[in-house]
Amino acid sequence: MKDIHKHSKIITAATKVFAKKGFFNARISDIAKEAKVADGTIYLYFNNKYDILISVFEEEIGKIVEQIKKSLAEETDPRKMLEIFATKHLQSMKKNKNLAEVIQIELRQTNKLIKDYRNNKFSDYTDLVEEIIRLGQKQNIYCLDVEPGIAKRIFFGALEEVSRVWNTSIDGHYTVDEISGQLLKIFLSGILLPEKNAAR
Amino acid sequence: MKDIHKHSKIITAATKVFAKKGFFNARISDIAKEAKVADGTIYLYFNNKYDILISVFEEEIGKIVEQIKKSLAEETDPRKMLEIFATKHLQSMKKNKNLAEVIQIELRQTNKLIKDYRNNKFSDYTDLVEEIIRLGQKQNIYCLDVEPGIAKRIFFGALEEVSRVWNTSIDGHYTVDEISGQLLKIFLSGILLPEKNAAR
DNA sequence: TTTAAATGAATGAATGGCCATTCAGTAATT
DNA sequence: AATTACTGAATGGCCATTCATTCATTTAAA
Repeated sequence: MKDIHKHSKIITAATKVFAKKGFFNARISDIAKEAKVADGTIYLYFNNKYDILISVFEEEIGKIVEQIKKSLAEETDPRKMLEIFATKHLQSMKKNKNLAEVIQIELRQTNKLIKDYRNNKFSDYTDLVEEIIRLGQKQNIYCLDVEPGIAKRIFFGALEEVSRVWNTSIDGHYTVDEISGQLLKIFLSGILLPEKNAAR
Repeated sequence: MKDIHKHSKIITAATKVFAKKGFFNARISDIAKEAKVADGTIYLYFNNKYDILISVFEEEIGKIVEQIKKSLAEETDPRKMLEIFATKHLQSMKKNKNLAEVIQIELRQTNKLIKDYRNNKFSDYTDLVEEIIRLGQKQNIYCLDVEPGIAKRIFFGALEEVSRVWNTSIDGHYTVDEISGQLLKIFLSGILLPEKNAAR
């Protein structure tokens, strides 16, 4: 029953409540009840409601980012790197659905509303994709007419949207490998039949 | 100065205020001020605050969807169809940045919070992509190993994320054609150099 | 044609409910 | 006994919504 223990209990509870009701509809008392502490206790660990949300981002996203960065560090083939990125990201999102929901729905809001809050860990994270693409271009594996800044958005936007199947869809039965396979297939080779490919 | 006029003035004002502050931070009085009407007037045209947001979705998104459907109706080549879809969508988002912001940030929230509200127009809209892909597969232009349901998400997720450059990015200087060109290039032919393509 | 009544739109101040935050008091730990 | 951690009821501010009143326009009567 020490500081850190209660802190992370509140973080977990908050993630769950934010995921379920959204930040603005979440009551401090909901979070307190979920974490099995008194309302006031929350204010011993956080300054205010926003601070809880920011902490969810900083701490929970941070874990994922670190883990993926570590996996990437061991690989040099840009094709494999994108595969690792996609697979690990999807795994994380499937494993922690509450966090996924909060990232997908609340992070954008917050980035907009709190202009002076930039989740740098998250930006760094998405920027990884851009770096991988530049690397692949240098190695003459990826086309030079691909703009890495746009391609990053395409890859990451696609990744986020497909990861939503587990939170929103009726047909959330896809596996991580199926989805990441489809994403990589399309991102790397496109959807045209090979013989049609010369056209572009 | 009749009914419909004031109704749409409020819709436009609300879109602007929601885009700027987000739904939950938007005050009815903000919207009233922006629309140059009294607070109470808003309740002559809408039942409550949520009703305003829902109306924004229904009416404004509806216009875009109709317009794009119309453009698509004149085309039969699935490659061209995706091009039209992407280009028109990006054009709309670039033209009406407030609406874009509201769609990208508030629509998901609302879909989650109001379980019994499904923006069917919007689902129909994204489903168009799925249909186009199936069509292309039937015509032997698109690979059969692409899962249309996932591919739809990939395409649409990418499209939404790239369209955000105009709202969020410092480098929002890209043109619609540049971005849609990159998206189609990647989605159709992938990012691998042609000679590497056999690998997959 | 003028004047008066009726209708309906618009207003904005007042209400009431909600909930983040506080803090005086209680319990646990040293 | 003193310090630290926790509690949860009470406070105060905010804001969606209401509604008594005003204003504008139309209709009817004189």
